[in-house]
Amino acid sequence: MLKIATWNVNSIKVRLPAVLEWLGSAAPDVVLLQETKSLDEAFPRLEIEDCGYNLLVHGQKTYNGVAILSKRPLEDVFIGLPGGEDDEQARYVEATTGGVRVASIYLPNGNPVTTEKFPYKIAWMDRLAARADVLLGHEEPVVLGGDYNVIPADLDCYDPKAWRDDALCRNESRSRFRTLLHSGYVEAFRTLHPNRRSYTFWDYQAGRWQRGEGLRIDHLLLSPEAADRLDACEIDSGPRGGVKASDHTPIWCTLRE
DNA sequence: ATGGTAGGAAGCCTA
Repeated sequence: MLKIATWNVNSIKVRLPAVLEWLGSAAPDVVLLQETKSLDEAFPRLEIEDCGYNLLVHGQKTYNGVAILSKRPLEDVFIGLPGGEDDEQARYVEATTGGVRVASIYLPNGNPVTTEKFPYKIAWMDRLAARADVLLGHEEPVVLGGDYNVIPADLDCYDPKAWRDDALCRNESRSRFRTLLHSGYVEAFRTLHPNRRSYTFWDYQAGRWQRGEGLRIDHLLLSPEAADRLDACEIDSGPRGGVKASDHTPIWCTLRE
């Protein structure tokens, strides 16, 4: 079995103790990280390598930043999402490991929707769909995991009415998320748990974690060849309740070998 | 309740 997880850690520097603890207890084979907020030369490589992981990092100063951790070798590295030649934001990295093509995705938030941030998000989603189509053409197992900053349906939100016009809920965002599904990708969690209300993110503000008021915005999208092998998919809310917690918690799936 | 909290940067921006 191959266990693949994704986790928006909101600063790898601050979150390193929590990440190391979770690597030890959950023992994932592959981990996709987002919002590492670290220059590559400042990334705490040695501590993670000491846990038995190979490492691929793509970061920048202050914002964004993605990484892939794997117990297997990382091959055919691909950095950055095509189609944005002047795009400086570190939000996409891709590699092959354990026979699976994996991508760590930090999709733009897009708020406020009245600013240039929203069209940037939508254009980024169109670029992602184009790349996802290319990967489908290879007819290999692909897992596109990360913080999609999209609430796919009202079931995935504690208060859909309050969030209706937010960039995470807007139809422009949801329809493009569905485009990925229509093209052939399978969303692992909702496929295995059609009616379950679970979240991957709880805002630091207003006591959302304590109130159980969250959003499901971190997703694992599987190509048909990966979906054939899908065994399980669960959200591990444990890390969200820990000390110095990220506002996101890990979600993982297992693929049969 | 148009605030609230967290992180990184540097004296605000992003989420």
